[in-house]
Amino acid sequence: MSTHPGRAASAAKQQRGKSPLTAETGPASSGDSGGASADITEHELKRRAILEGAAAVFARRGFVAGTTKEIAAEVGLSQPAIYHYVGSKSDLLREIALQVDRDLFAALESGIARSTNPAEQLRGIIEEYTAAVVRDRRVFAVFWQEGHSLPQEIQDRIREDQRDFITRVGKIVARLQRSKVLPPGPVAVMARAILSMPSWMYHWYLPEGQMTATEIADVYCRLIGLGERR
Amino acid sequence: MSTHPGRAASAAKQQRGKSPLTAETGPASSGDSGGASADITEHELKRRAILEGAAAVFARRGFVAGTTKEIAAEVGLSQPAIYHYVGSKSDLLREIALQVDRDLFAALESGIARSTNPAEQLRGIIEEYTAAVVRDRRVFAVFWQEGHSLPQEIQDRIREDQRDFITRVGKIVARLQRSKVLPPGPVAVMARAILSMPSWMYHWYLPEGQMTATEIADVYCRLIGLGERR
DNA sequence: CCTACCGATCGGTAGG
DNA sequence: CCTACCGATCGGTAGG
Repeated sequence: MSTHPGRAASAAKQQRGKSPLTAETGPASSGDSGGASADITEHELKRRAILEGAAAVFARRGFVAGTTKEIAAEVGLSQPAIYHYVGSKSDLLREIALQVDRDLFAALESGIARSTNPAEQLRGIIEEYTAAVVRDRRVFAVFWQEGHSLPQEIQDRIREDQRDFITRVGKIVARLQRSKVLPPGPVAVMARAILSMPSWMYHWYLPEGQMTATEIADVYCRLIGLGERR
Repeated sequence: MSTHPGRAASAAKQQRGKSPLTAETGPASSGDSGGASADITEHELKRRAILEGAAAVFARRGFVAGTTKEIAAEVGLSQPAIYHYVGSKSDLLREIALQVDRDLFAALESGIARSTNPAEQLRGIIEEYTAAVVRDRRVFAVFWQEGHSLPQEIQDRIREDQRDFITRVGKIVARLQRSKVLPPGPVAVMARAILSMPSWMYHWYLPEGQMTATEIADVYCRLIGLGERR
């Protein structure tokens, strides 16, 4: 059923408050290593900068309209030069999407791990998820907007992971319904409704905003009757 | 401040439960028809069919990747033929976006008009908005996903209209806070949180779904403590 | 990591 | 409303 527990767990450990693209990209850095410099870190750093630049360009203009030339300019390279660091334009999107996918599960696991009390778990998930979106708004925007430009295989995998995500949140929702903290209703719809609040933020949140992620998450929690409401 | 009351009001009258792009869906598949007909309706019907096809293609592949050839195929025309009905590919997106913009305000006005009681007004907005998204899922998807492909002028106008939308819902939220139906907190964030539930639906709602728009909207309302909850 | 450049795609027009 | 086709853009490679 679930293909990601391993991925999610390791992601949760690796990235504590870091951008999903600057953490650890995995054993992908092997392969070419053509130049004289034997320092793999140098190459890997540039690679991450390119991924960041790609996220910025794709967020601004979309995957198809965003050109490799723009991405290269974002990091001070010529357009053909980025092919020394990544295999193709499509790879850039794929890596961004898979990193967000892992980051979502990291938020889920981390939120659940806070407590055994379902109300505190749901609050934890909402807070961690909100923090993740605030931290990497552009990357999440690319993830949610450019899905149809991904290879079908990756689309399928992400879709399946999303289902798992909803299922797991749904189980917590069901417990909260039994204890009358949440009203009755189909758990899948209710889980999606709750998660849509942080998800939707990439449409409106601005980094210059005055509120912190925690404060915003608290509004979401009170709205659904979690915590010391009224 | 608000540039749309007129547009919204007329849109509310025109479309009662119909797709914003096809006020008339009748015998659109009329085949060819000889060139003799001087009937402007014939031309307009084809034009609407092209807009529907464009929405389908853009929803599936995005604005830039979706080609005019695909759109033409969707309605059984050759690629150059669609330029007899629309000025440019960009026009297709512009018309789709402006129609959704109007439809959003129609839902707002229609929901508010249901009552003078703010709780009923908010429920009305949620129900109308949910119904609109369910009715035209693909068109809303294009609206929210392909915004960056719109001409800057249109982007600005939509952004302003969105602000108005939030402001108006925020006023109802504020009244509900005063009467303790909703918890305290920044009205703009709370309004966005509430609206994100129907907005987000274009990511997950499937037309084969078992629930009606009204039932889903009811889940949203109960979740935020509206109605006969508990 | 750069300059040159190829191959393919695609929006839009010509001209009937 | 079609066949042909132009002009421009862009991803990726060659070859240093």
